[in-house]
Amino acid sequence: MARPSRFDLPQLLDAAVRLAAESGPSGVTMSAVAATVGAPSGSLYHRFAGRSALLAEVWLRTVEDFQEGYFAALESSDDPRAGGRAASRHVVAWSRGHPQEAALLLYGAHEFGRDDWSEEHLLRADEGNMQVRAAVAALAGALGLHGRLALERVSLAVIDLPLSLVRRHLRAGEALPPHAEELAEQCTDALLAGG
Amino acid sequence: MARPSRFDLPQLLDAAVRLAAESGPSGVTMSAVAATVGAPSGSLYHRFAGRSALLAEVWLRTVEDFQEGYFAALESSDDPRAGGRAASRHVVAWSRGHPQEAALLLYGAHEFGRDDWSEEHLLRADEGNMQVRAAVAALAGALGLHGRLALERVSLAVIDLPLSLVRRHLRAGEALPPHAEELAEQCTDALLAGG
DNA sequence: ACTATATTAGAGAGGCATCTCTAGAACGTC
DNA sequence: GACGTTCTAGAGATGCCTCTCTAATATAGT
Repeated sequence: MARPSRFDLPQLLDAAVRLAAESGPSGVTMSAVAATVGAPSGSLYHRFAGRSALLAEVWLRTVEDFQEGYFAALESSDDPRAGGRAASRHVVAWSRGHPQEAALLLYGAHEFGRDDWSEEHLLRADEGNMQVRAAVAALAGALGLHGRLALERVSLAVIDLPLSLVRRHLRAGEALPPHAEELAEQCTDALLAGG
Repeated sequence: MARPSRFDLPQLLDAAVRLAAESGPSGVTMSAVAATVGAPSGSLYHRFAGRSALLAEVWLRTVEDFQEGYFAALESSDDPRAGGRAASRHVVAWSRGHPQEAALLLYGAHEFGRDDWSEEHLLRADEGNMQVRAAVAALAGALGLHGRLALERVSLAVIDLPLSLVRRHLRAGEALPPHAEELAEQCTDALLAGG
């Protein structure tokens, strides 16, 4: 009942990911995305309300793809400490498998124009954040750790630390070294060990 | 022998820092800096070769100010592990004392237009990086740790981990909690402990 | 006072990006 | 095969930013 689209949504978002990985969020302009896929700017504005909407979609699609595997890893074992290790390893392994998407994650929602997002997009983002917070809190509880300080330590161990490892290499323009997963797992374990 | 300047360099860089902390590096436009201090754009271009030069100066001044105290902390004790703890604590304490500059550090040289910097600015940046690398390598040696993996673990412990802690809070728009220094020190120590 | 010099002062050209608007093309359906 | 819908297509208005250029101005030294 309608004309078929030459430029579908995933294709446009893929182009945006590539641009973001290469030149950062500021490189993701409507013109640049259009030029990458060979579409006129009108087609882009037909699909996205504006640049903010495009940025939000790229960011959310990437984060949600990442988080899917992350949660699975975190809950992959009955031993909470093993779950923490698996989660840490997943951060590195996923980044190795998706270097462009990982480069994107190292920025933040803020740099993807979060302040200009629609209510809908903000809701989607919040939902993911809440899930992460809940999962980490559950992990801390299972480890017998309580209090704000302990919670923060667990967050560092299973989120920020492995992300730091990825950042260190990607920001330097290198690929992740072969031992990165091992290192992340060991460091996470060291942080989860001491109370 | 010359007309006195109404707008001196530190004043302009301070304005740039404020803008970067508020809206990121992309918010540091020549017009914005000029408007902040009330200067016409001509005065800015008299002092800086262009926007890249301004960005480089802000970034380098901030990094160098940070590193000064960082090195002092790292070498503050004969016990290398105590030095590592002090360095970690310094990252957090300095960030608490200089929240705007810290927000700036959480971006990276790349986002401050490093690709467009002059040879001079690149040299200044490299010098700082080499010093850090050397200091961390010395710390690893003093701890009896050798090899790439160990070196990377030490880097994570004394650089990336405390920076992650700062990032976690500043990105969320919060101030650093009172216990942040303690937490950073403990986590760094935990990572330096296991071989 | 005069000169040399460093700086302010600001208008304006040129470029790039966002977004709007109108026209037309392709497809399923009746 | 005509119709309605969805999309492509791209020209153009608007705005911001970088950077240049020229003129004016204030100070120190002679």
